[in-house]
Parts: sequence; C-alpha cells; structure tokens
Amino acid sequence: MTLSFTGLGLSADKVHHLEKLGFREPTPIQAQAVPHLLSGRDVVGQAQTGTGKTAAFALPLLEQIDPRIPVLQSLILTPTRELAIQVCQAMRDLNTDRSLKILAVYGGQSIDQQMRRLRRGSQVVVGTPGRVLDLINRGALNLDQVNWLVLDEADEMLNMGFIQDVETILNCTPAERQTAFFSATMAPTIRELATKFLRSPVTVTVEAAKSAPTRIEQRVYVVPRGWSKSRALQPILEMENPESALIFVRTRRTAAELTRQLQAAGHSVDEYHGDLTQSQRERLILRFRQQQVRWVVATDIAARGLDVDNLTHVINYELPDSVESYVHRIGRTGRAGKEGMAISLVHPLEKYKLRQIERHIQQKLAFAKIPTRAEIAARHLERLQAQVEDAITSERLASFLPIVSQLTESYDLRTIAAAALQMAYDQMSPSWQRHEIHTEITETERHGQRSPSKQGRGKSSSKQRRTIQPSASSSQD
DNA sequence: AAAAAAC
Repeated sequence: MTLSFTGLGLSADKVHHLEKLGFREPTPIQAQAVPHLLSGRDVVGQAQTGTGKTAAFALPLLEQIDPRIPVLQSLILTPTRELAIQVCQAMRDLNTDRSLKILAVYGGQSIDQQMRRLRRGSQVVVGTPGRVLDLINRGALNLDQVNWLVLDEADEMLNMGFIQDVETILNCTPAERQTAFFSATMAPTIRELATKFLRSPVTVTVEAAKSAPTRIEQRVYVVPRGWSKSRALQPILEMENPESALIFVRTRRTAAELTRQLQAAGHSVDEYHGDLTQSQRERLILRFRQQQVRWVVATDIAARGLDVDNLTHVINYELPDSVESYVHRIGRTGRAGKEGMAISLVHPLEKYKLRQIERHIQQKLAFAKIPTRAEIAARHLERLQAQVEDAITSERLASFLPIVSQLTESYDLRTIAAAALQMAYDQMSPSWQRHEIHTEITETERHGQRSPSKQGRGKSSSKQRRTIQPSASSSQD
C-alpha cells in the first residue's frame, strides 16, 4: 500500500512543496504518525533508525505553527548539540516557504548571540536541555505559548542525566500542549515513565520493514586471546577498506588514543567526542559529511540521530554499555534504504554482552575470522583488477596512449602494463609495507586464522524510491 | 563507570 502525502491530511501547499523537493511517498512512520499529530493527539513514535522520524513530527508541526505570531510556539529537545543543529536544518529545509523562524540553541556557542536571535521572535526552537534551561533562567526564553513539544531520542532524554533538566523544562510549558516522543528504541520502563508527560498518547510502532534485516549486515570478530583490539582492527580495516566509517569506543581517552594510532598508520581519520571544543566538533562533522575525512573515531556522542550520507561502515571497536546504544550506533549506516555494514570487535570475555544484544535485536550475529595477510592481498588485487576494468572504459584512456607508444620503443607491452599496475597497487595500500602491519598479519597466520576469501561487496543500490529520508541536510531521527 | 548536557 502506498500513500501520498495528501492522504495524510497535509495541506496542498505542503504536498506541492514536498513534490518540488522530490518527496512523493511518506515512509511508514510518517504515514502513521502524521495524521495523529495533525488531529492534535499526543504521540509516542517508534521506528527503526534512518526511516524518517524527523519529518514525521516536523511536517505536522510546521503546518500547525502560526507564522503570523512572532512568539515561540514549539520546542524540540535533543540529547546532543550536533543533533539540535541537524534537526533545525532539516526543519528549515521542510519550511519551504520560509514563513517560520526556526532556531537551534545549544551550549558551547555564544549565548548572547542566541539571545539576540531569540529576541527577533523564533516560532520554533530546537535545543539541548542545558542551554534551554540557561536561557529560561536568563529570561531569554519564554515557554508560556509553547503548544508543541517534541522529545527527539525520547528514551535518552528520559534517562538519568537528562531527566531532571527535561522535567524542569516541561514544567515551564503549558499543560494543554501537544507532546510527541520519538525514538528508535523505548525500553518498557522508559515507556512507562513517558506516559507521565503525555495525555492519552497514541503509540505508533512501525515494525521492521521487510528489507530491514539485510539492510545492515552485522558481523562480529572475536579478538584472539592475548591480542589487543587495535591489533585485530588493522587487518579488518585493510580487508574492508571502508569508504567512510564511524568507529565507536567507550571513552574519550580511547577515542584520542585510537585516532592517534590510525593517523600514524597513514589513515584519513579524526576523533569526535565531548572533550573537543564546539567549533572543533562542528568542523569535524562538516568535514566528515564532505568526505574530507574518511573515518571518525567517536564516543556515544555520535550514537544517536547523526545523519551522514553514504556512511558505509559502523565499527564497534568497543561494545556499548547498553543494547539500545548498539541499535542506534549501527543505525548510523544503512540509512534511507541504503545498505551498510556493522562490525563489532569482541574479546572472548565479552561474549555475554553479545548475547544480550542478540536477545534484544532478536537476531543471531554472524562470526567472522580475522583476515589473514594472504586474504588481504587477494582482496587488494581484486580491487585493482576491478579498477583497471573501470579505467579501460574511461574516456581519459586515450590521453595516455601516447605515453604507451613512447614506452613501447624500449619495453614490451606486458612489462609496461605490469609496471603501471604495480604503481597503482602501491597507491592503493600505502600502509601495506609498514612494519607493524606486516608483523601483525604474519602473526595472524601463525594463529591459523584462515577463511575463504569473500567476494567484494557490491555498492549500495542506487535505485531507491524517493522518500523523505536523511541526507546531508535533513535528518529523520 | 562513562558519556552527554550550562556557564
């Protein structure tokens, strides 16, 4: 069954704007939540990561705010600053006629500037709890007229550490407001707690889409006894050669240390965690989105909501503390109907954590063997061959023919071709010759880690339906 | 116990 946005009760204007943006069909969570939200009901919305939750609350919200009144009418709370920025941007993108003023407020940025902007009369504010409270206490933010309240990543917002601030903020809003809680995860205890803030809510739960189990391939590598994780990570990265990856660790310190190691090995990688300044954080996310950095080593600051287009890999260098966090972490990839790979590294003693995760996601996780040096070399040669075949059909090929003609005066064609391939191979694996990688992988072979070489993974399919999905500029959860 | 979130 397909629905149009019109069928959801959105205005003709809005539907027309959505079509101009290329959005024709609502995702399941949008199809189910939007009508309830338009009818004024409180909603608890639960749907998988990357399936359009932001638009599910943003569309009805934007339609019901009165653009003629220059007063704050809607507040959205998020658990991280970057998420506030992202949700704000997504809402501005959907506010196609620019009739509403939408502002993100969060810590680490000049509060004076945010206060000046607030004075100009924002109708929608997206913010993190600490800064929102600060602004309330300074008299710069008045929630008296807020009739729309959204908790994004609601279960996290109701967790210890956030709940007190969130409750204080909620108490500053009118009781007759409309409230929506959205998240991909909602533990029963949190769901119970949530009802305390909602008025006879409708619960909208979207079951896993049919493509869901295959959308993200999950794989587990058991780190051999006596090995460090960083030693196990090297051959996996060599084998996978992720185009873009989020590598999750548990602490800021480990993030910094692992980043240092990977940088020393010549990789394009940077760290992302709460020890950085706000401008460092924002700059990094921008560079990552623009693919100026291939890999990011992050704490759980990046676990939720963050939407980076074409993220191919999520790597759990260390397993998260909560099963919910696992679900959110791997959900950074495989977004908007694309494929993704989620890899977890576990010590033998951590296998019990794995079983908790398996129970929660109701899936068995596949174990993989750490690739040997020979398998990695074979994979590199496969890639090289594929690249050569691509190059043969390229238009630029002809421009290299004169050089070949010149070289044939001194060498035969096979020798020239082999030399060119050798150069390409060395370009492709600059760290290949490095001593530490060499010895570690030799060590792997001594441990008898062998498995058949796997076929390279196909690129994610480009033939997807156009729906309102996360992209670099708009996000859904 | 750690991470996130205000100055």
